[in-house]
Amino acid sequence: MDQFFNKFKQFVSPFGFNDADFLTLVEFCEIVRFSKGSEIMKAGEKQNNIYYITKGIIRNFVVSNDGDISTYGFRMEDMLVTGYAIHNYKEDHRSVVTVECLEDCEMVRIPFSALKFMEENSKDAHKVARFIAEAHIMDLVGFIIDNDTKTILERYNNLEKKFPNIHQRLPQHIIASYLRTTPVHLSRIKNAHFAR
Amino acid sequence: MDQFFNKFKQFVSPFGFNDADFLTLVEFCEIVRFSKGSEIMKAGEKQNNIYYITKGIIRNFVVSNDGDISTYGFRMEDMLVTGYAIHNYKEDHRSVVTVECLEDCEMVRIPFSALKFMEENSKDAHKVARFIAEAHIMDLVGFIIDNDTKTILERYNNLEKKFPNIHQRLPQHIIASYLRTTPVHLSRIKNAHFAR
DNA sequence: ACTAATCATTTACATTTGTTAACGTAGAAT
DNA sequence: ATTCTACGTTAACAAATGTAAATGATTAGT
Repeated sequence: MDQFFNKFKQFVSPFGFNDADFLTLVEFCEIVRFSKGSEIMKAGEKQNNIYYITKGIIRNFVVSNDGDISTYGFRMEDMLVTGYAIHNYKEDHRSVVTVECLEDCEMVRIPFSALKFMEENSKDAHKVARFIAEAHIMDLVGFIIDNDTKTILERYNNLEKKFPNIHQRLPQHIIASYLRTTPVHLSRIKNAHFAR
Repeated sequence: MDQFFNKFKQFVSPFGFNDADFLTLVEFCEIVRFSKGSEIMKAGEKQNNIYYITKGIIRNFVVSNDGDISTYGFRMEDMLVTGYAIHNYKEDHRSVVTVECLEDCEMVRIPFSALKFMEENSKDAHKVARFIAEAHIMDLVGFIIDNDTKTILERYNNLEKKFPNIHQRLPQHIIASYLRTTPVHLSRIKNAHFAR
């Protein structure tokens, strides 16, 4: 919880969120643990919480018509897990993706009731939420643009910037899924690269 | 400007934006026109405005290393054009995409100064901005998921839902670019479909 | 130490998608 | 009316990517 306090405060304090507000929020939170492989949110299911990761790594994925799994996001230490269910303009808090733990994880559980309470009792809640949302937009746009303008190898190499040590922590076939290709093809690409 | 007033109010009023606030905002705005083919925002260039489209259609696109153009968004009547430059958590308001008019367009120009003024003088500005941002997130996530889980033909057919009459308004090769394929392949796909 | 499971890699082959060029049409410009 | 241009389609071919199966390595479990 200390980690949560320090890191999260670091993130939101530039936007006006103060210690008192933060302490109010923390009252609602609890530390929870999930083991590797567990799916903590499922696409289409109603959610009551978001999470702040203190330890571990998760992925967001969706399943296509023909059963293929498509990973399009990772989250690790000091990132938020929302499952995109946290959108306030609609009442229906259903996750649009499935969230799977890829390691044993430790998280701070932040219930929606806490967020709602903050919105009603802190003048800066919407401001903070806005900045989180806008940062998220930049993230998504960056993801889309990278997919369109960069090669698989470039994206493979850039992964490390966004997710430090990811190559040590995750198997290739999951990374391949994030890069929109197969493990076989990814292996070929890396090989062709080193052959030069 | 009436159209702007009515439609935009319709969008933001559920979030608490009131007529007085809106009238304040409108003071800063002007109606502007762009002819077909003009690029009203360029990737990497600093922006001073966002726009609300009252007439016409635009696309967002990026250019990859090898010069390929990748369209990943359209905007038409009663939608906002931001070029993703409107992110307040960074001071540097550079568009990350190029915005090109695909028809002669009429827009309401909303300067950043107006948004800043609203943030300082309306208690609901951040709230409205938050909801706009979150709606945008859902839009982007939907785009990513559709690209991963639906076929080109499905996406081709679904386009009409998001962008009414788009097939009458835009040439196939631009739609193909949005669907992440070539006009040649799109033509093949449609043909294979009708052959059944 | 042994077994089973997971995984990355490689090969051969199939399929999908892109590329180039040709053709025909429709509309705009002159 | 004629020419020019932009566009959609088709065909032939090339390149990229997926699929299936085999192999070897590593790790976890017993």
